[in-house]
Amino acid sequence: MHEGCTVYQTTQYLTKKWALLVLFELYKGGDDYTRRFSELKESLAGITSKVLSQRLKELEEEGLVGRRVDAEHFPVKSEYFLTEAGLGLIDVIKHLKQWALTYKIDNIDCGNQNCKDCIL
Amino acid sequence: MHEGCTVYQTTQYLTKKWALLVLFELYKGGDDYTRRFSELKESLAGITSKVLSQRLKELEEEGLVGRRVDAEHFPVKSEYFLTEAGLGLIDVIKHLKQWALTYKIDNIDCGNQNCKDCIL
DNA sequence: CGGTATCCTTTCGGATACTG
DNA sequence: CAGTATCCGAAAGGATACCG
Repeated sequence: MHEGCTVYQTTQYLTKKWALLVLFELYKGGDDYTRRFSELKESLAGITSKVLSQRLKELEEEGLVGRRVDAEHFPVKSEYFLTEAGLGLIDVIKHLKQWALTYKIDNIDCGNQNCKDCIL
Repeated sequence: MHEGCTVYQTTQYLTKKWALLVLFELYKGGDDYTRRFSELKESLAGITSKVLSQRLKELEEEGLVGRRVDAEHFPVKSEYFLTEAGLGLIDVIKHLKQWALTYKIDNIDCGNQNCKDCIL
């Protein structure tokens, strides 16, 4: 087993609380996979600013999420979006969904392979 | 997003410390994907009995790992092995490895798609 | 051999308050 | 609006000892 393997590291920050949900919330963000901080916070019922901020920072450092800030005006406007790598990871999780549909009979299948709501 | 979704739950116990390593150690266990408790403990340098025992119990409850016990003789002999579902999950993680090879340039690729050592 | 029990440290995340 | 700072409780994991 190689030291510091990327896959293992990936699983470590992806499985922190809210991380996957944040990713999927961006995925649901329309054609550009973009959401604002406040939108994410509203959609993810129960998440605190602190944790949302932490997760976004981690995901950004890992290259899964990008960030655009408009500091020209007030209030500041900042947008988060899925990068190509982040989008690629969504595909991996779709494989995981297929696995779950095969071996975990209690899983709910909405019938739509690309459903963005029940991919998780 | 469906409540209690299996994929999300899966990520929660798979990302506990040592869980993936235990799974891959079994995967490396030969044609029958079987290892004994003490073998696992030796291979996973640094893991404690307590944690190994916990992880195995969780993975067994989730149906990824099976267990055979021979309590007839002393000392007791117990074997753990990958179930079909567990093996299916290995495939999912191979997809994750491909993702990492594409987007994480610092990942080490030994060149063998099915390499059991550096899949992680 | 294959674990369990206990204690202890560290980490994580929730609550709340505050700021440019 | 988009965060940061501080404090606190819960949970996870490591160290060590013990048992059938």
